[in-house]
Amino acid sequence: MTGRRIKNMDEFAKLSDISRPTLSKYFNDAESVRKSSRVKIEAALEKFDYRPNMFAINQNRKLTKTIGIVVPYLADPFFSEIVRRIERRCIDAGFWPVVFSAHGQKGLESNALAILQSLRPAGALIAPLGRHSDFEVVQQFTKEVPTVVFDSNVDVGKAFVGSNNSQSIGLIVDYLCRTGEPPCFLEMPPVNPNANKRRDAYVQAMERLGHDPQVIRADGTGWEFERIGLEAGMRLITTRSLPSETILCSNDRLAIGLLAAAYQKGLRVGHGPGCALRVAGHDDHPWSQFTCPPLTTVAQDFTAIAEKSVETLFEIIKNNSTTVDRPEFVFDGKLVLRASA
Amino acid sequence: MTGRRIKNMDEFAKLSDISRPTLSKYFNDAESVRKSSRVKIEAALEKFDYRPNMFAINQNRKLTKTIGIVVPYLADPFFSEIVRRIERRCIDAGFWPVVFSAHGQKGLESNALAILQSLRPAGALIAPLGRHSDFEVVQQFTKEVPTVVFDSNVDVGKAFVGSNNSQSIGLIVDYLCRTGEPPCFLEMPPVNPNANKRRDAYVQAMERLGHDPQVIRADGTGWEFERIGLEAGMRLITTRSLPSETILCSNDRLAIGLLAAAYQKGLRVGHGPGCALRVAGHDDHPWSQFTCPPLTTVAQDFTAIAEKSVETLFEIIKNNSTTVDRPEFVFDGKLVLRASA
DNA sequence: GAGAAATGTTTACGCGAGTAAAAATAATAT
DNA sequence: ATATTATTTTTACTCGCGTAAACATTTCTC
Repeated sequence: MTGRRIKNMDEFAKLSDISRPTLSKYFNDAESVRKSSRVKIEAALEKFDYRPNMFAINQNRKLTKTIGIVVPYLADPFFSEIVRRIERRCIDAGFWPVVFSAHGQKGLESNALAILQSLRPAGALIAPLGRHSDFEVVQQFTKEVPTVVFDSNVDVGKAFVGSNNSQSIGLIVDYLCRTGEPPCFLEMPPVNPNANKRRDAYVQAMERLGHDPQVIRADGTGWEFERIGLEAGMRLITTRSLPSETILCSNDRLAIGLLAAAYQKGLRVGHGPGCALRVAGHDDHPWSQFTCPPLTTVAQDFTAIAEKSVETLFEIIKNNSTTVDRPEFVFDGKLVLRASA
Repeated sequence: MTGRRIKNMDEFAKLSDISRPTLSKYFNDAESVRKSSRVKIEAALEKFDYRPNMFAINQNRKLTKTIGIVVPYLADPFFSEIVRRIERRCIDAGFWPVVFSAHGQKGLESNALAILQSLRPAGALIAPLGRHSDFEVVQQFTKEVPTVVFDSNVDVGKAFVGSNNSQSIGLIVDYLCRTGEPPCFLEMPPVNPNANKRRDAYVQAMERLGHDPQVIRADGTGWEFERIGLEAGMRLITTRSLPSETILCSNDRLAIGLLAAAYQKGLRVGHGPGCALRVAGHDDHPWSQFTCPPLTTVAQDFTAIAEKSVETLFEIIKNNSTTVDRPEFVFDGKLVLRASA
């Protein structure tokens, strides 16, 4: 390609010998122009390296090709993995994903939504902070922008996609009860609806199986779950106040902290003989296979959640609605048996 | 505020009784208008909730307020943490950070740079993939956009900010040699310049101390360092081919994998009596304090790297250059002693 | 090969703001 | 109060592209 930089579409139109409106159509949807034009345009693109100005494009299009993705905490591997998948799908569909992280803070979430809104996105995929969201702001946003809510089922938006907490918790509670002492439940701080849903699911599952539910609340705030788990673990082990030698944590990050506490206290974790504790998690975080011992957990179906979210959003964008009123899609978890329980 | 949505600045100008050019100035820099105007505008903003259209703004401004951030792998906690800090600083300075992740793939990196360039950013902060980058593309990008390179010192851009690998590796090698058997070095796949720099630093440090350097190459490709570390560890332990009972890993994620391998093989890791291995890492990843045992490592100064990068970029944007020709700022690491070595 | 259907070109206007220049007004100094 | 300076208002043009309408050309169908 030549060094020559092309300023705008008019210039490129002259050089490629194609009219500007046709070029405009091409860039909007390459299939919408005749094949002979397409090859001409693509040949010219090879030669001149022009790309349309994003801002000018989006200023005029009634529907932008921008898709906003807002997550509460991008440093959480759960979200970085799910975002990765979502981004991929958006790009493949010719959209332009823009990612925002609230970094666990209400103010930043509101800010992200405001910036996002000024981008006039075609739609948005958001996992709200939950309890710490500025509900008004989120609701206002979803009124203006077609939105699919995922992971954290706050009652806004046009659809929800997430995990079937009651199924997945039921699954692991059942497993733990079959193979040893019924578990107590180490609950994360209730940052979002999942926290309560999982606890309730635990209680129900235990009662269904005729056991006494034992919920321990790990105190602490924010999203540093490993630290919270570690501190709770140290405290519980030191004061010998664990109601069961089997502990189900409401997420893997908490479990990772708990495993660290057990290790530091010299307690062997696992399901074999000679083990003092069994620890299980929930989510199957990318790191859970590398813990010591590897963590038994319930896998959330990242891929399914990501794909269904994107698919649903595309449908909403296309038809300007879903067939049902705010459908909720939840995916079952799968038991992942490793050494920890 | 009233429900009424304001379409554009003209409309807002009428409602707030301030001329449009003055409003334009205000949104560009609130301090640039007279105080009396400012309070009037801000009162109107309270009342009407208007925000300028991002696309229209950026179309004409010679310098956008957009800052591009490109990292090789956002799911790596090192990058998510550093990005978090960079974003914060940009927002505080009135810029709009846009984050892209290459997800470890050359094609996606090139794509991200292309999209970013079409955003006409005021500047960019990029951590190139390194060996897997399309060097041509990256170089071309940095010619058009004022760029600070961080973490991975690929020879492009107007400045580099990163860690002083030779100091930090020297530090930990020294510590390990003082306190036990001199370490061998478990090297990560050479995805970027840091890989080789750290290995060379290790060799130098060992030679300086009069020991025989022993480098083990963990094979594997991509960014799944934990898995690579785990597999290398299993192999090395099973075949008893570890040249030293002390192992320095070229990063923490590799070390996390190695710790998992040691655990699974029943080898006790730590610096106390009764331990079969000592393991140390490099970076002080957010997870390193929760490993079993907690990981001894060298902390990279995330905050300093993030701040210096941003600061340098702002200087470049402002003066259109730095005082020196492509300065390189490197920060010393700090020894973090935990239980693993 | 004629007529219909599909696609392309020409022309012209709009989007929402940045920005420059001249005129008008306000704030400050003398 | 007058002169001086700092802002603001008015007016008008620009940016790069979407898009609509009228017309011209190509491609397809029988």
